[in-house]
Amino acid sequence: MAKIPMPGEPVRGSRSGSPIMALFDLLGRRWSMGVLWTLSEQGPLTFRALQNACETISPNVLNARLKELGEAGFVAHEAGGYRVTELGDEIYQALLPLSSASKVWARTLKENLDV
Amino acid sequence: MAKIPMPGEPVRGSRSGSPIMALFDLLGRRWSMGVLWTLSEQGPLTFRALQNACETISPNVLNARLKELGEAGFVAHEAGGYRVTELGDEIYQALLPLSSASKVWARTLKENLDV
DNA sequence: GCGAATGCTACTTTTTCGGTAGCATCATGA
DNA sequence: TCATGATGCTACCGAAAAAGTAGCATTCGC
Repeated sequence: MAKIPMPGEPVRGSRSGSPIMALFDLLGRRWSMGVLWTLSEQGPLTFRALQNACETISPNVLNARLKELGEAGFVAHEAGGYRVTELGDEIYQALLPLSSASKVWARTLKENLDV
Repeated sequence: MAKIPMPGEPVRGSRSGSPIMALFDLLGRRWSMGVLWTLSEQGPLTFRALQNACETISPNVLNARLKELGEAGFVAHEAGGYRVTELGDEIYQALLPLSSASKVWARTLKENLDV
């Protein structure tokens, strides 16, 4: 079983396991947010389809992330493929503002090059 | 120099470098969001103070993250210590909803244990 | 000039990730 | 019925990242 950070348990950034730090610990792994994002936008997807949608992820890592996200209750594997749960959608919704922020970032970088 | 993902460049999850995937690539590294979060809430902080606030981060990783976040334009090092920039604050604001979501997550996990 | 604080770097061990190959299972269908 | 293809992985190995600890060089305030 994948050992995943949980609120209330010691995690990176908080020995007392504050929820936000536990979430950062979980999402702050390679591909974690990318997988959740892709699955939210394009799911449900089969393992192979998800692997394809992520473009360059290796099956090992994809499997590891799916187990972790599954154990956290963010994704589920049913007939038809992997899908985000209601709770997973909650996280996805919370990630949406990052998308706008990322565009501000991209624009800022671009402007700095132009100047 | 730390090599960081940039929108427009190939990144994990997007060969064409979509901003959100570039941001996920950058923030999806251990401690990345934790450092930005801590600095936003408690900054400005000296290197040592930041290291302390993060509780268990090693100086190597802290230094690496600071360089990356600095190169991305999210944090700056001035007299008085490290601080988030205006752009960094933009990202921090976008992370705020994750805090509420993490609490929903914690509550859900707790309920499932009780049941 | 001395001690404390600051901002690291060096080094070693452990963990994680990347990249490729391939296997077991199941449904189709000629 | 026995290939054919899709699915969901696991195995293996080398490379990269992170953990954990020690300690050094440079201010800064006496």
